[in-house]
Amino acid sequence: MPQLSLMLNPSLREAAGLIADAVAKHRLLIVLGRCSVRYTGRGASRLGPGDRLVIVKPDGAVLVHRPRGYSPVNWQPESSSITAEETGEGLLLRSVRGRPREILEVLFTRLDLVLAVDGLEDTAEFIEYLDESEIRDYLAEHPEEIEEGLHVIRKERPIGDGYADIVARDKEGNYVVIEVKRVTAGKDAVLQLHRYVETLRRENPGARVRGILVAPAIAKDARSLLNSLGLEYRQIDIQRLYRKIAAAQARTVTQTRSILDFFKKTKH
Amino acid sequence: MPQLSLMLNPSLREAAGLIADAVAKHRLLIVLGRCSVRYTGRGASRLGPGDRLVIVKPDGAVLVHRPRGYSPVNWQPESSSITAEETGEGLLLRSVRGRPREILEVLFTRLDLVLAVDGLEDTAEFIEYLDESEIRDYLAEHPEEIEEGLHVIRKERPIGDGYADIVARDKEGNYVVIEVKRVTAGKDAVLQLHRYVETLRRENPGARVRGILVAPAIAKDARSLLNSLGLEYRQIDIQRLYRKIAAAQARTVTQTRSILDFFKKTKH
DNA sequence: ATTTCAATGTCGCCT
DNA sequence: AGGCGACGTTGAAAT
Repeated sequence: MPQLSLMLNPSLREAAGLIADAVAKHRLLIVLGRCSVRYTGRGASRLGPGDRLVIVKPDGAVLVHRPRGYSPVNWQPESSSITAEETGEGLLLRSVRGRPREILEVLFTRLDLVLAVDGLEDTAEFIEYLDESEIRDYLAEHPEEIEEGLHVIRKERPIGDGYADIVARDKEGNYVVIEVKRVTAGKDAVLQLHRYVETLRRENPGARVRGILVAPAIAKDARSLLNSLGLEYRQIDIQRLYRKIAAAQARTVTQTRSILDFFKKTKH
Repeated sequence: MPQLSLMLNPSLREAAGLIADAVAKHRLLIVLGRCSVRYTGRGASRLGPGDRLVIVKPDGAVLVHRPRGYSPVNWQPESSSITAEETGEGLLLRSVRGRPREILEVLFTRLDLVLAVDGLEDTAEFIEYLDESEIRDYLAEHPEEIEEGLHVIRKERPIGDGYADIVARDKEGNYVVIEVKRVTAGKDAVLQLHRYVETLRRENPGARVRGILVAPAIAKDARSLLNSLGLEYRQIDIQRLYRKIAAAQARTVTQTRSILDFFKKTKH
């Protein structure tokens, strides 16, 4: 059970000790109050006074959240070293990151709530499904989903200084480079595929090398770029594919992360 | 001044009302407790029981933070619709996003702290410096930073299906395409520049077209790729450039966002 | 609404 | 530590 140290509407002076102690002892620190923020490092920013929620995690990550929006207005990643001290202008929380050198400063002028938490336990494994590697692996096992007669040579093949998702040969013996996307493909994906095709052509003079972009959709301009580069596009239905992947994994009983289990309609 | 409604170590039943009320009335809600998380939408994930910090913002953004790390383990962007209700298994916080259709569910089994906050005021403007457009604009005004004798024709020129940062002529009348990066340049940047150069060559048969990549650093493989494509690289010192930009803006008194002011050694 | 590109992107994997 | 590509990328600007 977590242990909480809580202060409501404390003065800056009253809370200074708790805040400094919390960051020094790597507790989770939550502060709600009025503050200004200043950041400098890879970029730089300033934010005038306002009511914000500031979180300092045990690993040194710092988040400054405004009342709206998904993303923090300012932040510091884990392993930044943090200090807190009272100054003439307010209570200054200062986070310094080594490499790259970055400094985040939060100056509090009013505190509504200060909370320090100890003894948090969170060891559960985070399980993600439906990422690109799952599609890629399934398509490598079932290349007929892309085209009849494909024979996979290998997947994640180093080509030049990148990796082609799948390299295969078609029924006529031509090389086929396959690039898989789980979201709408843009020009980036087309150029990536083009690069791999060109490299394979250089490595195999005389051989015909095809390039197939596999994605649920393709942007209009990306489509014309793809055409002009002589590449091909195969649309796939991600949802349909996932049902197949789930079924395939269900047959592999030893699978640790059973996707079928996830799709069960259990109430949590 | 914000108004706080706070409960410490409440039972699920005790807190259900406050939580449901807070999300319904678009208060800022902060919950610390033990929970499981389930997400499905573009992707899918599951997370078993653990102690976490859950934040629901007035605009419907939801964040689930584990004790470590900068990024939330699960989240929902603003404008998701949120409900909370007690079930047989625990207190279920449910957030639904419309397009794309995504559902985030947090099932609490123990509550350490529940806090609802009203009346937050945060109207300050967030001011950012040092983004790429500032460098590009400055270099377009001061091309001598790249090379003596450059004459800028235009910036952000549409080329093919992208935009060249700067197009200029050198003192010998050759076209020069300039690609600016504020971080280490990779292969992408090299290929992007190469495509613009190629396009300009096609548009101007017979003309010599140079390509210069301007960045604080370049990746090793990107460098050899650049060389093999006959392109050029100019290193720039971002920090030094920013001091110049600041000085230039200082002379423009009407500038709203004075970067010089930011660099002043004021204590916040 | 779609597409494109930058981002203090972050994160994980691999060399 | 550097390079590379995916990400539930997010976010903003332009079309």
